[in-house]
Amino acid sequence: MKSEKIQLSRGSLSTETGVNIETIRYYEKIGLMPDPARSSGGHRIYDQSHTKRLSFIRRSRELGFTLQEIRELLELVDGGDYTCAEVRDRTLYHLDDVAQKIRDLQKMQSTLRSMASRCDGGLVPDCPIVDALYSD
Amino acid sequence: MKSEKIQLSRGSLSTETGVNIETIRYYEKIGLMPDPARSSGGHRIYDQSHTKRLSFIRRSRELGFTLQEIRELLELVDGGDYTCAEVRDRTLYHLDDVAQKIRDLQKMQSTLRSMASRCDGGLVPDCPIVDALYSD
DNA sequence: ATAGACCCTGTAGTAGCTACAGGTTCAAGT
DNA sequence: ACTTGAACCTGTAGCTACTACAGGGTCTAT
Repeated sequence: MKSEKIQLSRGSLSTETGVNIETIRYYEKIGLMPDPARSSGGHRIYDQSHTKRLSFIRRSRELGFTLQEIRELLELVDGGDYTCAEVRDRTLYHLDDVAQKIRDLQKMQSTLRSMASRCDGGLVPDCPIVDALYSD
Repeated sequence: MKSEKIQLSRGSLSTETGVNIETIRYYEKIGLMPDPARSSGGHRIYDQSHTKRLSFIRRSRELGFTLQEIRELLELVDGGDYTCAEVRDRTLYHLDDVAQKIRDLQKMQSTLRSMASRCDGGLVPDCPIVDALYSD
């Protein structure tokens, strides 16, 4: 029996990941996605590993990471020859960033929740959302 | 005694908020920040309300919200004449988005944590971070 | 009053996509 | 095998969200 590898066109990869079809080509061009296999006629052929990687990039972008930051995270995967200490430093740095993002989103969440619940009373609430992410 | 209103130049506002000085002008141009008061010589004069609003915009951008989404959140503040039901709908919509962002960041966090802890053992870990934000 | 830091405007450049044009390949149906 | 239309190819131009620069005016501390 032969192994059944899933093969995807660029269009299918776009549909599966929700990433615009042209953006896939862009990520390839800037080296964020690897050069894929090609059919005899030159069409790109993707597999499950591309789906995972591209989904990660997409969601990371939606979480406010820059392409440079995503590149750094992916380098931890791609096995650049870092020492353990380097991997650890990079990882801890990104952990701080992630933790701060979570805290800020939780602040925003609690503000939005209180707006929604006050609105249940039938009154348009006096909205303090700009205070959510502000503290000195 | 006179009321001591804090007055800020564009440069000071930039320093206080961490937003690039030119970006402030850009946000004013596209209507995300209000037209500020001006000195007799034409210099912009900001106060604490601008600091708060701009900090909110900055942090929201870092959390992956588009300017359009931020505009919508700010409209909840700026008292567009929405009905309570409209405010509620918009608020709940944004709450869903925020909750999903928090979930994804927590997944990323736990992946990064496990990488860091495995690294404590002195080995460069086999890094599964792309799996963090991937599930089907 | 003056020097230098800071601000003004308009405009051009960058990052990160997104769309389009003009042509080729693929695959489903005959 | 042949057709035909959807999907793919490349290069390039346009868009969002900034960021930098040039040439000039304003502010403030001496």
